[in-house]
Amino acid sequence: MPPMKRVRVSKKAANSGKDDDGDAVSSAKVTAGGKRKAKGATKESSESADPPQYSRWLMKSEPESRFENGIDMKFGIEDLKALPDQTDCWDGVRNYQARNFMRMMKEGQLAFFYHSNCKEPGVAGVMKIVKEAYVDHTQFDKKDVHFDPSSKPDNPKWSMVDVQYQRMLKRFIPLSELKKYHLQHRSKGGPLKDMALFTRARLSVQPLTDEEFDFVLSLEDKEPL
DNA sequence: GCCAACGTTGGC
DNA sequence: GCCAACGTTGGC
Repeated sequence: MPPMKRVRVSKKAANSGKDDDGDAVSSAKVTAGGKRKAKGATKESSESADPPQYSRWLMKSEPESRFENGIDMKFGIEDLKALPDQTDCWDGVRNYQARNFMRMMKEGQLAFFYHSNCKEPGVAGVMKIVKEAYVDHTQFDKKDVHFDPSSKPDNPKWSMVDVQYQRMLKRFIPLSELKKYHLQHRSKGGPLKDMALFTRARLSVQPLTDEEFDFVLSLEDKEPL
């Protein structure tokens, strides 16, 4: 096997796909109808839709070794913390919804670093978005696990952001615990009742409402459920 | 390692 | 554009 040249293991992500652009929130609903807008432009009020404004995120990566084409996919929060500047690009996302969420991220926003596909899945720490979406170069690299032959340099499909380690949570918050809260909140109401981690389980990059984010953070100071 | 959930592909 | 087959994610 190729002696791993690189250092960056690709973080997570998902599959592959197609389409070229897809905006996540294309749900531009048509709201009020008919206003006859005179001349031309008969678009359905594309911009009037309420673009959900998220400012908190959850991003998944695998903290344990797993080989794909001879390449180790391991990239846990400790790996991010160990890098120069504790910063890295979140490459390798190959799912349109996840990509679209990354494109909505703004510099300075916070994201949970979630450990997936491992012994103990859950939220490990917090990171900050330090560079907004730009072209993911790994899509053009034939040697990369996430190479996408269908993506052309003059019209790249995939984006990534840069993230910087902020801190570990005071205690690791396991998925099993979040799930208990989720179920509880779903029946009696509470901040985690619609958390994407459970309603959109396979999404590797997902938005959190402020309430969800704050609630998860508040668990740091509580006893494990 | 199993497998459910779900996204993607491709025939028609 | 439907939908069955297929592939991937990721918990358990």
